[in-house]
Amino acid sequence: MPRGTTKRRPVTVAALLDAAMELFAEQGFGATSIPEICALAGLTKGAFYSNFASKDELFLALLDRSWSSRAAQLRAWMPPGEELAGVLEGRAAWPAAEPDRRWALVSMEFSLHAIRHPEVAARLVEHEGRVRAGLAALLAEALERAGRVPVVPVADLARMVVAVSEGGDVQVLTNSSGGAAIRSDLGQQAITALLRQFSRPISTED
Amino acid sequence: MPRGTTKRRPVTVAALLDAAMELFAEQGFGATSIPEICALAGLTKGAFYSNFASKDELFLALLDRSWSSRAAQLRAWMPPGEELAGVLEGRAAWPAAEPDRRWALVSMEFSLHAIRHPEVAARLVEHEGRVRAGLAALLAEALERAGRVPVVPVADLARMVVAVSEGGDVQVLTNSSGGAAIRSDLGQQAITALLRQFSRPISTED
DNA sequence: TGTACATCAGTGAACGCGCGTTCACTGATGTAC
DNA sequence: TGTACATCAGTGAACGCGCGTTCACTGATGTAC
Repeated sequence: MPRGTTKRRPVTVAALLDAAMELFAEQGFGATSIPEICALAGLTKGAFYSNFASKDELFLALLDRSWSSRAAQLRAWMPPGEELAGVLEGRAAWPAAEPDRRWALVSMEFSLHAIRHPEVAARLVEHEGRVRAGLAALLAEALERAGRVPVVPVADLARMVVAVSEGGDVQVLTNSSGGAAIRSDLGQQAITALLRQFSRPISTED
Repeated sequence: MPRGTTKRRPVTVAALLDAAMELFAEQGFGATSIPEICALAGLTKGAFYSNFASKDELFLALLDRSWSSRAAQLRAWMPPGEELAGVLEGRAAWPAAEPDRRWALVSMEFSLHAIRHPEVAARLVEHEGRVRAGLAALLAEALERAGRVPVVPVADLARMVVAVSEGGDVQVLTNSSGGAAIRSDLGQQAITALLRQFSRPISTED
């Protein structure tokens, strides 16, 4: 009873996900048709239905794949401990990071999708929870190495940082799209201010 | 040569805009078809084409209408001067404000649209500029009445406040959609922290 | 105010097209010996 | 390693449907006198 999975399948799936990523980013989830995805992937519509039951399912698969690589990005985005100390004391700036246009678009698109579809939202909430937990740990560790201690739960701090970060990305992307120059370090200044405001030097009473 | 505009037209337009607002919020711009809008408005497709050249044009008209009423909302959202002083000194909390789900959805939808279509983005950038200018004025005035003076341009402060606010709304909406309870005052705490961090009491050297 | 007429705004039928979905099929992949 | 066979993954034609758009039309709105 041979049940061997062929090696074509993962190649096909990857091609479909790549194409979908591109199209969802450039024209949106709702405005993208299944035939378009297949055409860009160089496959027929049958290949799509052989792998996914619907466009929604493809969307979820795409996010699962993308989410896997987010933890690494997050870690890269945080300045190392000593550097963070300098940032918090105003001696240095948060290292700049251009928002990843394509990911930002797809991710906003999925937030909207989740707000509209509660059954899907649960998955997003769970994922965001994990991301925030990771960020919270990084923040806690970074603050400690900077010789500070948080005065609110780091989970709350993580929420605020994510909010600033995402809200800031939207501004950067709309503005650069609209032709205006924008000081992209504002988000970093805001994050620095939040970390400073919601932590205190550990030395004073420890 | 009678060129009288009939009174039916504005009624029809309003019905179409109302229907579009509803549908764009609930299913997204790209996923909403023109016939759907017309059906919800109780009109035929011809009525649509008699008033708009395309779905994009309708979208712009819808935003123009919605934007008109945003200034008032903004003013209502800012606490009056004396109250703000209390907030900044930690004696009171920023008055709570539930995000307007429908507006938040349509507005995110339009940000995405603008990021993808630079020619449309210019209009959004201009509008956001006006909103931020208004907010900056409110912040300047409020800080002054709270006996404080900003240490960065109020325009930058306004940008940060908008970023926190919008990023926070996304979290509140996705989380409430996903069933999780969320402390919706986090955004307000963050804003308070930013205002405190980026201003100082006026008394010390003035 | 009332009637006759001109213009306008929305109707509804029509069109061609691309959508989502199904399915009999074929060539590629993997297994047995 | 080589051949025979079974299964699987993607093909491509087919379908009915709703889309976007056009247009001759009619009844509602507004004007002239």
